[in-house]
Amino acid sequence: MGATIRDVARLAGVSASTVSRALSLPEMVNAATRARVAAAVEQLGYAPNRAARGLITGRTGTIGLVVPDLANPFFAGIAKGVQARARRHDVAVFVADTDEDPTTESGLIRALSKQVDGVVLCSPRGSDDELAAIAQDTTVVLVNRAAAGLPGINYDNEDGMRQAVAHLVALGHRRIAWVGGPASSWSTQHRGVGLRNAVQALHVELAPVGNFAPTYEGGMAAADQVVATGATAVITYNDLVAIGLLARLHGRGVSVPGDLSVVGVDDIAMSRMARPALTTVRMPKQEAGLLAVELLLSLLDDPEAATTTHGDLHGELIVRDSTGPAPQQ
Amino acid sequence: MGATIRDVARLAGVSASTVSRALSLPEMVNAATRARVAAAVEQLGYAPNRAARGLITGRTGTIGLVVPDLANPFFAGIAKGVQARARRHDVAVFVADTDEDPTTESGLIRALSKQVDGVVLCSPRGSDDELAAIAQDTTVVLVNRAAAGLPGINYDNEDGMRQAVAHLVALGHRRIAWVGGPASSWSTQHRGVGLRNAVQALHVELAPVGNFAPTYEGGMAAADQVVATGATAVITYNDLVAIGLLARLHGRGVSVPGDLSVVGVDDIAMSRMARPALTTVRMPKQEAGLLAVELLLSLLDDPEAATTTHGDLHGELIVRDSTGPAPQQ
DNA sequence: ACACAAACTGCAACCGATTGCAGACTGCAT
DNA sequence: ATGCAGTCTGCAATCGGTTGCAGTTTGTGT
Repeated sequence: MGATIRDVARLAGVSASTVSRALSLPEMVNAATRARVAAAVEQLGYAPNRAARGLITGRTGTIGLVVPDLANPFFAGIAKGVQARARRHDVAVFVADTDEDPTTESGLIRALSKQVDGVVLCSPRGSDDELAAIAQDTTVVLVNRAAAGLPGINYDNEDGMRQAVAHLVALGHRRIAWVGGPASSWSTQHRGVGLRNAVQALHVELAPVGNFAPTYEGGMAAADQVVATGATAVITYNDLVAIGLLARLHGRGVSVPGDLSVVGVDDIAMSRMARPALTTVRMPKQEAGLLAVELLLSLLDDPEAATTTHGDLHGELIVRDSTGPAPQQ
Repeated sequence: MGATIRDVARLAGVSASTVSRALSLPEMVNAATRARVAAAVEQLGYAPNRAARGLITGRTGTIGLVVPDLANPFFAGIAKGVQARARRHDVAVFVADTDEDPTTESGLIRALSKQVDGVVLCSPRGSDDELAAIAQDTTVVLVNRAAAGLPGINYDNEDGMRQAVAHLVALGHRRIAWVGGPASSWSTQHRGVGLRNAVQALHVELAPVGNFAPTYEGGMAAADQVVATGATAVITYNDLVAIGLLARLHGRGVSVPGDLSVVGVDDIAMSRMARPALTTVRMPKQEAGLLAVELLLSLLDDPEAATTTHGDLHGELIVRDSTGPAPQQ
């Protein structure tokens, strides 16, 4: 298809080596020659073939990104962040969507890891052992998942939950329901821990209603159980669940926030469009992607000297219309 | 990082050529040899480096996907479809997000086109000429955009609009407002044409209110103008706009569908969660991605013999709660 | 005019694969 | 034993780049 370095060399009347140097080590070649090369490059619309370069240098200028579901706005946000930062570093991104399937996941990661310099793994479902095995083969950065010793970017789930609880307590709530996500999920566990710590510190009650799918339907399914707890406020695993909950509560004639306050986690675009607009703990998604890329590239540059192997991101409570004063008993 | 074909060859006690053949043309090598090679491959966890293969065969087994915004659920859906089908064909996918910026777009496409076999361009903003130029360099499949002679997958926008109008007319509406998307957008233009044809055929009135950003904010901005038209129903460029409209109408005390019926286009996940749940013309997103990959791969296989160069996707009206009988005057 | 260093540029090998061609080996008929 | 076909396997060239090393210019001092 495109022109090769030899085409450029011929047109500029120099050798391929000179073209290569003119492009990557400009100060090493005579200004006049450099100009001729530049003209030839321009005229042919030449761009080096990264794959070929990768064979020599061992760096392809390509990273991989593995996400459970691109259609999930949370992951889409992270993907966008990864994208943006990678582009700035002139690095291309392979994206793979595992469809939330752990089997697909490990296969995809293996296949991907052969053709990229490193991989960003978003909320991987695989076991710690599997992840460790992958990290043997290639450089890995985890996002939203901590696993023994592997570098990663994580959200401070405990603190986010603390903020949510503090907000509700300030509004007078004394009994707070908790709708968990998938039991196996790393962040469900951490959010649960954060909640227990927070309610204990603030001397209020926690009423967990179990584990639900991290979806709109999951929220719909949880609604009745939440009402049954008698809690005046509820915190859900994520915004999708909260929005499903809102819908079912509306159907049941439960007023939000009049009868029940609702807090989600993530702050996806949909949340401010919900009715009532959802109070939620915003988890910075693009930032996670940006940081993951920075971390990965620095590890790639010099695995030893990397100043840090972990990033920590803080959630921020966004107060909207789904929370209000606890109803008078 | 990973083992090379020579490592495998050494371990199996054969030459690199034999390993290569054992993997790609198994019947050509002796069963016993093949078994030794297979064992060595297994032991080393070897996977061929696609980039190197690409240099020889001219096929890297990689395609590119360019979308305006990954965080937009419409494009995320298409990306998922592309993903899924590509994986089935054992093809990797580079994804690039242009952030809706035409300048970024052309640069990205150029860079991408050097390292992939072909590119899927989603709703590209570039001019027909720019697209034609790109198609010179690499194999291109357009999605949601027709440009002179280039292969593509498109939605039948005219028919979708016809369905929407027919539904509203059946409900007794006689004056329908139309909130357009970006003026430069190909699909805005086609939807406009479809609408004009439909209202003419059904003898009702169309009240266009201009062009708006294809976002929640765009819908908020359009609301007052829609009300001012005196129409009893409105069709919006897409669901995001419709949902923004819904929010502002709610704020204005306009009842939907009591006072005004609202129809969107796309059917993103958010639409069934809106209040009221949004009636919309569902545009199959994953299918578009699937078809685009099939088309691209067939063009790559044999540019001449490709049985078809275009795919057509039909929208389907999903009736929910945002449309109802026209109010009695 | 001559020697010598500095600044460029080209040659050739290499990265990890694939593939046409030719050589090696096997088995079988003569 | 010899010839011959058929099956496997290895050699070597190739893809598009990069880079160590050596050769060619050029300019400067004497």
